[in-house]
Formats: sequence, C-alpha cells, structure tokens
Amino acid sequence: MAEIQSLARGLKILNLLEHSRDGMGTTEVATQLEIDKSSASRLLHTLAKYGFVEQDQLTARYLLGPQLVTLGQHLLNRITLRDHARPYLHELVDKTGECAHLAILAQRQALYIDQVESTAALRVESEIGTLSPLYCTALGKTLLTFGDSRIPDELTPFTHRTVTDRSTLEAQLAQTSKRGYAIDDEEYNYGVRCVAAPVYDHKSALVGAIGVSGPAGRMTLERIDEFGSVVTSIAAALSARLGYDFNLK
Amino acid sequence: MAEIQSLARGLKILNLLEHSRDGMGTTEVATQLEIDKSSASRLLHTLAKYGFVEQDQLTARYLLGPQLVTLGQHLLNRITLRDHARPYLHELVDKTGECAHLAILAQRQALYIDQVESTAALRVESEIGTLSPLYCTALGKTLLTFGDSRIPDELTPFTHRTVTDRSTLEAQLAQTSKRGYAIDDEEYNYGVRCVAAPVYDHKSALVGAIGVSGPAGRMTLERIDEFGSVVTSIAAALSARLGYDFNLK
DNA sequence: AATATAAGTTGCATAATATGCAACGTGCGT
DNA sequence: ACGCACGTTGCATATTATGCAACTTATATT
Repeated sequence: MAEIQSLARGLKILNLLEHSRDGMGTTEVATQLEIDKSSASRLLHTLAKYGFVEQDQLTARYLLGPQLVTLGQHLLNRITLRDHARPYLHELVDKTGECAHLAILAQRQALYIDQVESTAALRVESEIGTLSPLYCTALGKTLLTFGDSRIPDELTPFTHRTVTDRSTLEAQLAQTSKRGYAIDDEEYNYGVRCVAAPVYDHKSALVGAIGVSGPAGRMTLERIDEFGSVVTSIAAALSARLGYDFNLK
Repeated sequence: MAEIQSLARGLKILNLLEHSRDGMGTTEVATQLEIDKSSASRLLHTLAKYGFVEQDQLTARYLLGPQLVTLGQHLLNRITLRDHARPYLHELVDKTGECAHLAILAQRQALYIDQVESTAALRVESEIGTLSPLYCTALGKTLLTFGDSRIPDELTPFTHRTVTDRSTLEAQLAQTSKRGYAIDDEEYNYGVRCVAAPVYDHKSALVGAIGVSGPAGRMTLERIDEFGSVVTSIAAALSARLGYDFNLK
C-alpha cells in the first residue's frame, strides 16, 4: 500500500531528531529529507502543535517533544511482562554480576524494554527503548530461534565476528535451539559477550527473552556456558511465573 | 499557520490509541476522527510502516508501536535533570514517607519525568510521562508561580475543591511565591494532597519542580506545612547541586 | 554601524496527493 | 449456509500539500 507522503515525512522528522544532539533547524531538516524549506516549516509546526516536537526557547531549534514521553511511557506501562520479569533480572545480576536485559520482538527487531545494571565498574549504558538486530545479539538470536524464525535478508556486519553467512547462522540457531540459550560472542559490539534464553507464557508461546551481557574479559568462554544454564533456569522460572491470564499487550 | 491535515490526522490517531485499552480497529478510528474508513486505513498503514503503530497478531487491532518507546526513552535520557534529582527524591521519601515526584514545564502543562514511590501501602500509581494541568496541582502551581506565570484561560474543575476563580488563584500564587512552596488540597484528585517547591539552575532560572503527594488522611494540614519546609530545603539543595554547565535539554 | 548572509515564514499558482465513494474481499457470528 | 461488519483497493475528483519566489528577521562580517 502506498504511504501517505506528508504523514510519512512527519514521522521521518521525528526519527531524524532522535539522532541529533541539540535539535535541528527548519533548513537542516529540509536538506536531510530533500524537501523544500517551506514544507519542512509547515510539517514542524504541525508536529509542534500536537506536542511531538518542541522548539527550544533560546536556539529556536526543534527537539523531540513531551508527547513522545507520554506515549512511550504509556506503552511501557502496558507491557506487564516487565513487572513480572523485574525480580528475575535482579536474580540474574546477583548470580552473574553482569547487566541483565529483557527484550521483546517488535518490528522484526529486539526491543529492549528493561534492564538491571550490575554494580561492576565496567557496564553497558542504558539500552531501554533500543531496537537491535536479531541475527547478531544474544537476545535477538533467542527471539529468532524460538519466535520469529525468519532470518533477515541482509546480514550487515557490525564487527568482524558478526555472522554474515546464512548457513553458518542457521547452524548457530539450530545449536541455540538444542542447547536452550543463545550466545553473542562480540558479534554486535567489540568486547561485549552476551547470553540469553527465551521466556514463554502458559501456552508455550514466546513472549520475550532475558539475558546478561558483559565485557569479554570477564565473560570468558567457560563462564559463558556456566551462565548459559543460569540464564536458562531463571528464564524457565520466569516462564513458570507468568500466570495463565498473562497478556503481553 | 495552517496545520498539515494528513500529518495532524496521523498524530491524532496516536493520541486516540493511547486511551484505548486493547487497541482500535480501522473503522473505530475512522468514526472517532470523523474521516472515511479508507483514509484511516491508509494512515494506519503508514504509521505501522514506521513503527509508530503495531498490529496485534491475533485481533488485527492497532496498538501504539515500539518506535514511541524508543523516541520517548531517548528523550528522557537527554533530560539530565532527572539523574541529578534522583537522590533528592529518595531523600524526600525518606523524610516524609510519601511519594516524591519531579516535573518540568512542557506544552504549558506539568510533565512528570520521575517518581520515587514510598513503601506505604497507599500510594499513587506511576505518573511518569503524564501531563497535568498547572493550576490545580502542587507541582503545576509551582511551575506556574516561578516559571510560566500565564494562567490558562480555562480553569476546568476536577474536584469540588479545584479553584476555578481567577482572582482566588492569583492570590494563591502570590502566597505560593511568598512562602516558597505550593499546595494542592484535593484540587485535582479526591483524597490526595500535595506539596511542591521550585528547582532552579545556576542562573536562577526555573528548571522544574519537586514535591510529595499522599492521602489526605496522612497529609494533614499541620503536616503539610511541616512538609513544605522539607520540600523547600531539599529543592534548594538540588538547585545548589545543579552545576553551572547544567543544561535541561 | 552598515552591509552581507543565512534562516525562517508567508502568498500563491500548480500539480501532485489525499480523500471519499463505491465495490470487493474476508472472516465472524447466527 | 447466510448475512453482516470490518478492512482493503480502484478510481475520479478536488482538496491539499508542495515548491518557487518574495519577504522578514536574525546573525555574522567588514
């Protein structure tokens, strides 16, 4: 179906603003989207009118607006999986000493919806709200193996360890399926290894994945396997905890 | 400036979906916005294409999408005030035993950007991301008195205690200004009283407000005044803490 | 201070685009 | 099996968004 141009342009502006450090001006937006200044101006005004974009009082540059916080938070509150998973994430941190994450499938990507940080000095920064690829992260591979199962067409490399060969990846997923947990061996970020396992509801339908990640220095290959069983058992416990009236949405 | 219709319609759909419990169908959206089914269908498809809306696999109804979490969270992370304020919110909870909140001005409303819950049994639920009116909440009155200062045209009552008379409100704000903290005496929610005080940056410009709220049963009028000085002093401590290179955005 | 330069907004004619209508397809409930 | 409601698609129309150009405002340069 053909997309509605002006709406699409408005949404593209929001995505643009996400990646700008201190907001953008009308002309800048117009250049990036390859549209006229006047169009950009009018789109921005409409976005501002509804609170999706806000103009900095001083610089007059446009920033993301409060309405996005409102809607985003609202959506997060709906996802009750988060509440259920919280104590299990803490348990993961306690047992491994590394950061624990919770992700769900969204847009054929892994959406990080919660995180519990380790107290260790070296740790990953806040990832909540981030979308990550399915084929090169532990949480993603978990969702791919036990959920979506459709391998993306493009396997873009992020590090030299990223698996870009389809059959190699398929073999990895088969192994993941057999073993019950997925591994990311510096395939997405240099120096970061991750382990993740699937979370199911009462109907054995996949609802998400939990896992831990940490610096390769601490996450040695022996410890990874050890962590694998920890993550798997905690994921199983969480799955069991998810009552029969649990609903993801 | 005239708003761009199709973009505005798309944004209105997002706002609609926020208030629906289990998503909405194409026809329902069309009815609410008083547009044709076909238009609604096409708008929804465009929103879905960019991840702002998601279709439930089972019911085929549209829900808010992950992109909103991404953008909303991204924006929250930018607001460094939150990080600075956290410990002070905890201190507030410790000293009062009630829930503590942090809000900033956005769209001429109070945007709740953080919260620390009390351990008491009775407590308000998560408000983060919520927009509240300025004229009938303690945080709002604080922002109104020390920040925006423009009283809204419409003073809609929420309870029988809501101040709907302009001059009465002006008198309250004058009192707030003199005393240094604002009070909400069941003016927004029945049975809930709040106290709040302003937070400034190094240039003495208002950046936000912090406060506590609790059930009227515990928040007696004597305690309110006692809490007033607690909140004011903690707000002052936070203001002092905000380094000179602090920036809200 | 005066001018030059860039950014942003508005008017307007054009054409592209979104719109509503109607018809079609699909799934659900009776 | 039938009817009904919901969702999607084709199409003609005209509304709506668009780009251009002119104008205004703010900023930097000499």
